[in-house]
Amino acid sequence: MSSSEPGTSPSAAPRMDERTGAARLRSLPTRLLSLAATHSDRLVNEGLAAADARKWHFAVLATLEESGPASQAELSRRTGIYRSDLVSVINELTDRGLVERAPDPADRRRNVITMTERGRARFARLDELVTELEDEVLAPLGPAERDQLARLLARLVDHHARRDG
Amino acid sequence: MSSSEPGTSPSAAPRMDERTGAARLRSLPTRLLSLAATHSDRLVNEGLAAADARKWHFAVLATLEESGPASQAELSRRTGIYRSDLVSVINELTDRGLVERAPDPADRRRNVITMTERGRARFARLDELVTELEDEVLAPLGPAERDQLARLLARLVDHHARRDG
DNA sequence: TACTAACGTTAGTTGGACCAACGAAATGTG
DNA sequence: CACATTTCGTTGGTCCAACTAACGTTAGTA
Repeated sequence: MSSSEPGTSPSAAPRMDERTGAARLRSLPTRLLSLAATHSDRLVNEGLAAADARKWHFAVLATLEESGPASQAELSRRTGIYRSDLVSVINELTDRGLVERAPDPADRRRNVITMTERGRARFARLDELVTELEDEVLAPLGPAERDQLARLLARLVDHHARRDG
Repeated sequence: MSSSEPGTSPSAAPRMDERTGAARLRSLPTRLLSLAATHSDRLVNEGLAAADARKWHFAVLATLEESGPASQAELSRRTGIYRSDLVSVINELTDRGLVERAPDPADRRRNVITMTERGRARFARLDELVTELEDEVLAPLGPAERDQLARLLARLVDHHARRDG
């Protein structure tokens, strides 16, 4: 695949894996990944904060919207939020009247988290907001490129999620 | 591939921007970006830590290797490290005998940071290590896909770097 | 019964990104 | 020249996300 022979390429710019020094630094995928994520996170966090929300709020509401009521442990698994951090997230959501936390009669270790009507409406609004923020982050890319990026990233995430559980 | 026209594709999966609930959550580019960066950062940090190094060490050495001696302020600009954080990074590098910090006679506000012979050798080793780590992070992708990913990310970083300086 | 595992919770650590403000030194402006 | 502004290295913080440890409670299991 992709001629491993150097010198056969007539391109003006050096191949990425042949760069050295700071030029290599600037094109290092892991570095670009970090930088892009930093910018993206900032934009998303600021956007959500302006609407009195956080990333995790959206993640939890989205999961409840799709799968219905769930225990905190289950929400933790599906969203990737640590169960210790999830406590305060659920607190914030209940404070805003978006979800309800009730003990599970069938298993008294568990709490059942249920989305309220207000929570559903809220999620719809956040969903739109997130769409706008995604658009802002991905502004320089066309639709096909956005799909491609998402697919490549999903492959990476998938691969590494399997390895460390 | 990449027919930018919707509806022409016979794919079974829904288009990414038409998903709802948790399925959308799982395919959100900003989320994938965060997750991928988290995994990548962890791998790289652990790998470098095992060699008594850190990301910033590599960044500084790479910059010095390419452009020669520089002031801390200049290194800060080129690597993106905050100038306040750079202080301890330079300390760590001098402690290991990889760079030298000397006052600049031409501008007595500045320090001139110069790479030592040992620093050059060290950089060569770190360079190889980073190559291995990159390979581990990008394991699930082929060479062409890696290039594509790097290019897409570079476009994002470029775009957002201009906006906030 | 006793042991093990899961659950929610509290309290903590670690590390990265970032800001404020300082004295010293340089540069610009009148 | 004098004065204001800017730059530089440095100190000492803040804030937040990711992560860990441990505890009491409850459920399954041998």
